[in-house]
Amino acid sequence: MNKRKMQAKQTKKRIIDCARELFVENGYYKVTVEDIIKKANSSKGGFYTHFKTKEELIIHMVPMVDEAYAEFSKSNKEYEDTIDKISSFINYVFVIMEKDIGLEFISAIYSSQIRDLTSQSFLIESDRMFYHVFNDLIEEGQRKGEITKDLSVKEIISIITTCIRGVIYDWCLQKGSFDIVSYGNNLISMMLNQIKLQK
Amino acid sequence: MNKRKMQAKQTKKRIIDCARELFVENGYYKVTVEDIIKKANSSKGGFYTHFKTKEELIIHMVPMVDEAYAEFSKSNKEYEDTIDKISSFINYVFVIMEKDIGLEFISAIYSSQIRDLTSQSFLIESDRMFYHVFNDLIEEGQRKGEITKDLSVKEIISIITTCIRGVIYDWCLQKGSFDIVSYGNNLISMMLNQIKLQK
DNA sequence: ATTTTATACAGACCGCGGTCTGTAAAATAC
DNA sequence: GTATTTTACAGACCGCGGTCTGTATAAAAT
Repeated sequence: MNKRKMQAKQTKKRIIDCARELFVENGYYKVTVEDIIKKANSSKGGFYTHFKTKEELIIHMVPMVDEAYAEFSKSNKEYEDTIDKISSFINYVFVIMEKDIGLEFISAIYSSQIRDLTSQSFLIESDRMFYHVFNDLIEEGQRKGEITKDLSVKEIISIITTCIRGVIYDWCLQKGSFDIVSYGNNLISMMLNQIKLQK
Repeated sequence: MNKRKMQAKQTKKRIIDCARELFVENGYYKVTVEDIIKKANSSKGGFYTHFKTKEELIIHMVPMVDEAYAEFSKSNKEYEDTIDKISSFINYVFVIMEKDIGLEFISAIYSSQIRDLTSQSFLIESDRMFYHVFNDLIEEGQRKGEITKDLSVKEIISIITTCIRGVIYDWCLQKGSFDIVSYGNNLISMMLNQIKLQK
């Protein structure tokens, strides 16, 4: 990596860091791109070489989530039963939403992801880790005869993610007025009942 | 109603009608407020006395949905079983989404509803008819012993609406690349299995 | 070493959503 | 009938997200 690219990388990092501080302090929509570049000693040109839109910045606000998922799934040995493992993982997802990301960021993310037909759907992409974790768990469950084989792994994953997104969307819609963790766990456990096999 | 208010009402209607035409023709985000007021022979001032934001216009694009719901629920006599009635109603909701409202409008609506913490949540309000229909059906189901009493009517309604919104949100996220009607029906029927009682 | 090309960035500029101020005419007060 | 208040609307204006053009300097080519 040469001098040019190193400096560019630093600038990008500086912008992200400054943006994070400002967002946390004032909220996403109150912070302007102007504010960010001023704080980061950059310019419009600089900003838009690194980011296509202001919204793209949000993605970089939550870079650790994937790692957190991976980490958690590795250490998710508390339960023997696969369904319990899945529940525990999903519980963790909701906890992250509430504690680490927070209502405002999630709202901004979920809103921007569907704004129009051209909006980049990083949510789908970023679900890769998500998918991996689920994929492994569900395959395991089917192998051990704890999860129905009437549905394919893919089908089960998409049903679960749809429900999770439904819970998160509702949480945003109601402005966080209910406990996402307990509500989410309840709803998901009902869904999981439908794919669970009795031993 | 006096002359003043009649004219105001006409202006508002003219704006809504022109907006609808332009939206259908070019898509919500390509149409500017300027375009709308020009076509409607109005002005910025006129527009913003009738609507708080451009997004508020979207609400008026789908004014018939509530009526359609009410209408449908009245004539929803095809099935004896309450669960079947509920399924049939929810199927109808998805059909309306796909056929009458369409992906782009729904995306814009769902996006705008959670943009920030101040955004007006007409989705919740407009669910009133929705709630009424469900309320009656679920009460009926519990009375007839077809639906569990382990959960309150309110709890059941919120679970179902969360799932419906999850399906719709996912449909927007995937840019309509799956059949919302059949996918939605499947997912909802799984959920309904959990509240159904065997006779 | 010199020329050519590429790129990170600066900053003027634009378009559009939304605000603010002014005004004509209708409604109301007297 | 005259004076006062209200309001639907007009249109100039503003702020912010995003684009476009220009430039200095590093990298590549010769």
